[in-house]
Amino acid sequence: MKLILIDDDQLVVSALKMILEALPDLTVAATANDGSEALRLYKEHRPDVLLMDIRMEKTDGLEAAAQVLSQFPDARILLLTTFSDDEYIIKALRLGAKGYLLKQDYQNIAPAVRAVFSGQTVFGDEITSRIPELMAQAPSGFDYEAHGISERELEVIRLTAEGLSNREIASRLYLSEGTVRNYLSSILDKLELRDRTQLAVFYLRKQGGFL
Amino acid sequence: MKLILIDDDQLVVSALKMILEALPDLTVAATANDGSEALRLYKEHRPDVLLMDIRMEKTDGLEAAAQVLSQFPDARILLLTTFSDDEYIIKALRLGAKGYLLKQDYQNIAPAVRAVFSGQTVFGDEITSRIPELMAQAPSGFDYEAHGISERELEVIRLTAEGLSNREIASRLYLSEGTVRNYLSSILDKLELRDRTQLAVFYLRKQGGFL
DNA sequence: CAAGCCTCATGACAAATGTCATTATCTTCT
DNA sequence: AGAAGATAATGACATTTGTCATGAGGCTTG
Repeated sequence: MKLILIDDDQLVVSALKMILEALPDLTVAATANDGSEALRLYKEHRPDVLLMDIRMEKTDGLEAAAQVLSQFPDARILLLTTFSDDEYIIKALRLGAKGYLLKQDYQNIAPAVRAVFSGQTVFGDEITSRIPELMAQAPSGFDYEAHGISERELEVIRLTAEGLSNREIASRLYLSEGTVRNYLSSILDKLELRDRTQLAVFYLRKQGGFL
Repeated sequence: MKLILIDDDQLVVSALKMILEALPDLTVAATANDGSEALRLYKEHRPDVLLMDIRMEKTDGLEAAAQVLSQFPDARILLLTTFSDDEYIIKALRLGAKGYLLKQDYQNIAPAVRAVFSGQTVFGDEITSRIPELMAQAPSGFDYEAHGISERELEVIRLTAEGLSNREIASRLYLSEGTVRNYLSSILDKLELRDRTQLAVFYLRKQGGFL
């Protein structure tokens, strides 16, 4: 079973490599110290499992995982973390990472690698158990009212983030198209954005991208 | 502890009411048979916990929950389901529902209500355990190549979803602005979308809203 | 080699978008 | 009563965006 290891900390890489290569069925094909290497190495080695730290200096594990998955949707990626970084858990899940576990559990890493290889998804119990709270807290987070956004303006934002045109928004809210343009303009000004697309992106990111 | 019960099926409502009112500390303040009643009843009775079926004829439990939560963000809502409706689980989580469990577990309903009341979040084991797969299946899933989207086009999509203008995309990819416009036009045609904002929304929804 | 893609480019054009100035009504708070 | 703010509208304007026609060069595959 061919692996790639990526971790900021060369010590961790070495330690993991030693632990994993002690097992006859596991081979570490390559290692790196930053997520920016991930895609290149993946392309080159086509590993069975990619083991990667989630927090890294330049390109973090999530972004690297996104890059790899965009080209290899079936990539089996197991993300490691020192201590459960709440913010990352959900993103890792959504991304389609096949596993997420604590580095501390070093005795569990090899079994987890095998499980992921065989198609299973591995999320430590400490992690799955807190998903509900994390999910519930994540989506909110931006206080539009605090930024001087009025109720009506918020409606315009929501519809913009649905991909509607000014004309369509106007007709939905029974306004003139010009008025909608004015609202948009004022919103963009208040949120320091430049156009409706940036607004949609902004809103979806804050909201968590759904509904 | 004051409750409101909402379920499509009057039989279920009656049964639950009987079970719950048998307990001295629980009172069913009101019941209804459709989610459209939820907000009105909530306003009127201010229950400690709102128990609601997730699948209902007119207005489903999710939409009703969203309505209630938008006005009462601290509402404790426990959603019920007959059999784990995969698609609903994630939405319920994101919405901030405090609980989600199977009706079959009728012996667990009362304890769950008490747990939710005391501030806990209650998601049945069968549910939490499958969250990873659900999360992973939802976000990815769109095959751009199958829709005739080329590699270069995908890059344009990604940058568009960052909120960049044509000019900015052009400069990032070392292309002329016109070329970017052409790519955009072809992409919109292939994905049957109308403008860059719809494209950004589409992409973020498929990808899970980050990066 | 020819057909078919992907890449990249131009120019022209219509439509949508965002900005600005200005006006008006209504409510709320002081 | 007056100030402030939200709501709604208009017209004018420059810019951006999306479409279309057209063409060139490159790579791959039958």
